[in-house]
Amino acid sequence: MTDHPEPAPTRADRRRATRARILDSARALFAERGFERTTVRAVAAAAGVDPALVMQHFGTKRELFAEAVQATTPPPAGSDPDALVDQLLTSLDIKLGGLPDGTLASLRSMLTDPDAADHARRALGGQIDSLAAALPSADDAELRAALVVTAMVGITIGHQLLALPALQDAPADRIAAILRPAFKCLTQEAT
Amino acid sequence: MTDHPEPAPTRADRRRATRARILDSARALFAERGFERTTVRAVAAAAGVDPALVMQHFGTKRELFAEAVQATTPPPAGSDPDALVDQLLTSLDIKLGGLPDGTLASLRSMLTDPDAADHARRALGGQIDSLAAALPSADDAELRAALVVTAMVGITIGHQLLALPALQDAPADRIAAILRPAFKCLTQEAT
DNA sequence: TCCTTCACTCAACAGGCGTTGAGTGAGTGG
DNA sequence: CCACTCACTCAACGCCTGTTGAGTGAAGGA
Repeated sequence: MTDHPEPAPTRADRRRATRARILDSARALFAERGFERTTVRAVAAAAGVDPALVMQHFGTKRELFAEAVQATTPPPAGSDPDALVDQLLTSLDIKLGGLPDGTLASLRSMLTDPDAADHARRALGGQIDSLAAALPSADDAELRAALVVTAMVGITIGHQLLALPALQDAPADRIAAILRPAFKCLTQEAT
Repeated sequence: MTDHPEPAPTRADRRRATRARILDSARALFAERGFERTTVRAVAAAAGVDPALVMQHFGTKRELFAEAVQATTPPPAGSDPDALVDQLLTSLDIKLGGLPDGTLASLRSMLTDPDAADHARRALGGQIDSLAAALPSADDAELRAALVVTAMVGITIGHQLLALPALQDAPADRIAAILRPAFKCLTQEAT
C-alpha cells in the first residue's frame, strides 16, 4: 500500500482531467449534431466549464474538433482477403453496437465540413488501401475494395446516424450473415 | 406563326422566372455546401437578387430548403427483383454522372439537419419498401432491401460527395458490372 | 506565512446570420 | 395620360456565434 489509492490530485492532474472532460463532451456533441450545429458554449456547458476555458485548452473550435475525431481505429492489416472481410464484418458488430464518438463525429460532419471531409477521405482511403492490398492482385482490386468500404459506410450511416427502421430492429449477426456472401462476390473477380 | 417566339413576358412571368432562378441557385448551393453553410445572402447573390426577395418568395430558409429538395425521383416500381436491381444499377449511371441538385442537397444535409434527415428517411424508406415488395417474400426481405439501398447510398456518397479517388476514376459501367453479382447475392436468400 | 503561479471565470467585442418593414420605380389597366 | 399595382431593393433590427483580455481566488513552493 505504498501507492495510496488517491494520491491527492495535483493541479496539473485536475487540469488534465477537465481537459479530458471537455474533449469527451465535445466528442459526444460533435457525434450527435455535427460540427456546425455544435457550439463552443454548448460543449463548455456540458463539461460544466466556461467557454473561454475551452479556447484556452484547444485554441480554436476547429482544433477542438480535430482532436476530437483523432485516433480513429487504424485500418486492419492482414493478408487473407476473406479473413479481412470477416474482420470488417465482426467489426460491424461493434459498428452497429456503437462506434466510438470520435468516429461518429467524423462520419456525421464529413458531408458538410471540408476539414471533416478531408479526415474521412484519409481514413477511408487507408481502409481501402489495406483491403485492396489483401485482395488477389487485379487491376480493379482498389475499386472493389473501395466499393466494399463505401457500402459499409452507407450501411453504418443508415443504421447509426439515420436510424432507418428497417435496419434498426435487425440483429447484428443476421446483418453480418446476409452481408458476408455479398462481400465475397464483391472481392473476388469474375469476368 | 400565330404564336410569337417571345410573347412579351408579363410581370407574373418575370416573377416566376426569378423565383425559379432563386430556387436553382438554392439547390446548387445546398447541394454543394449543405443547409447550415448555405446562407440566404449567398443564394440571393447567386441569383442576382436582394436577400429580402428570397424571404418574400419562400418565407423562411427552411421552406426554401424544403422546396429545393422536393420532387425527388419516385421509387421505381416493378415486380421482377432482378430487373429492379438492374434498374438501380442503370440509375447508377445517372447517379455517378450527376444526381439532380435537389437529391444531392438532401444527401449532403441529412446527417446534420434534422429536417433533411426526415426527408431522407422518407425517401430511402420508400425505395426500400418498393424494392422489398419485389423480393421473394421472405421475412428478411425488407432487411435485404435496406442493405442494398444503404450500400448504394454509401457508394454514391463516396463517389459524388467525398470524391474518393478510388471511385472517382472508374467508369460507371465497370462499377455496375462489379456491383451486379454482389447485389444479386444480397437479394436472394440463402440459409 | 507570504508571495507567486495558474486554472479558471467574467464581461465584452466584432462579425455574420435570418428576418422585417418601409420605400421605389417600372409595368399595367382604364 | 394617369393612377395604381407590385416585383423588387434598402437599411436596419436582434440574436447568436467564435474569440479575447482582464480579473480572481485557491494551490504550492520558499
